[in-house]
Amino acid sequence: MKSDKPYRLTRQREVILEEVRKACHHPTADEIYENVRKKLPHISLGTVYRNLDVLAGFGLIKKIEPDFPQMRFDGNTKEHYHITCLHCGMIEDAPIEPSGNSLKNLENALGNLTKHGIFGHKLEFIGLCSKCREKENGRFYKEKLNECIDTGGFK
Amino acid sequence: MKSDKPYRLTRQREVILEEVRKACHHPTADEIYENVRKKLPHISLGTVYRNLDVLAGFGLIKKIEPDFPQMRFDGNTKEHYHITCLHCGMIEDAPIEPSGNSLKNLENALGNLTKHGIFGHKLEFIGLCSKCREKENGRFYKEKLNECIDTGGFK
DNA sequence: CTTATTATTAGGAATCATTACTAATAATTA
DNA sequence: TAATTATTAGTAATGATTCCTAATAATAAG
Repeated sequence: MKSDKPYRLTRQREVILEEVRKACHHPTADEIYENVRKKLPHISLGTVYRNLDVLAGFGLIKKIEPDFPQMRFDGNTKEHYHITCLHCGMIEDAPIEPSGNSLKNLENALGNLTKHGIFGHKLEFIGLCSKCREKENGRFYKEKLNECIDTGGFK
Repeated sequence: MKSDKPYRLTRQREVILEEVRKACHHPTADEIYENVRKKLPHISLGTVYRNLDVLAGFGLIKKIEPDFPQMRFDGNTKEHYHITCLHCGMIEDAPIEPSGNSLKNLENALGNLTKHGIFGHKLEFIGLCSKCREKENGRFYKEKLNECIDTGGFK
């Protein structure tokens, strides 16, 4: 992002990175803001947003754009997939090895078939977390189902 | 969504559906609005949004939430994957058969491993379209790379 | 066909996440 | 220690989407 400009390690930047890394639930900018405020009460939300961008630009954290209108962030920069709860928006890591499947082959195939320069893929599993499952007992499930895209085959 | 309420076929609803189905480039709500206005000059943007929701609820179209802050819509409701251009946001269909891979097995595996009710997945290929590729010749490529999540292995 | 019912509309206001702006601050450099 | 300038706090602006309300029009009932 700004890999060529000088970079200063500020207390704010430090604490934000720490906070994203510590959180294991893929927090929103808002949640990060609230947590960081406990240590730096005068930090502004804009600073949080700006630094999340900067940190992502340096590859120290990752942005997640789930099927929800709010961005989330991930302190775990290793390759892994997510499971999104369609009801509450909660994101969990999928306990599956990315290297175990053949998606890289698909990438190569696509690179040859299209004129795109393909350099990655994003795989998101869609479902209901256990909590929402209990609450909803199937109603929401059916209603939301139709809206989803790219869900390669419902059960 | 509102599958139990009565449903009226209005001219607006009709034209919007037609327009989404006709478009093969996964248009935004805004683009759909502009196109529909050629036939119904007095339609309001709110009506477009509401009907896109309703139509998606009935499974007549699909919503796409790409790695961009603007929603897109798809008149093709058959299972298929997309390629997103990280620079201009354009979305194209991936010329790959969803049934040809083992992702459903992964879904089943995850359903057993977690307490989630998993009923689908979303697979998005990330890259640069040919146009943006020419313009950027690698610069943007490297800058944006770090921000991406779930890209199972860069080349 | 006419009237009654009510889902839907147009238009505009409100919301919500995110970004942009600016003077003041503080991390680095000289 | 002073000079430079990236970064900050605070706030205003933006942009996509949703909400609200009286008016309209699609269906149902008589």
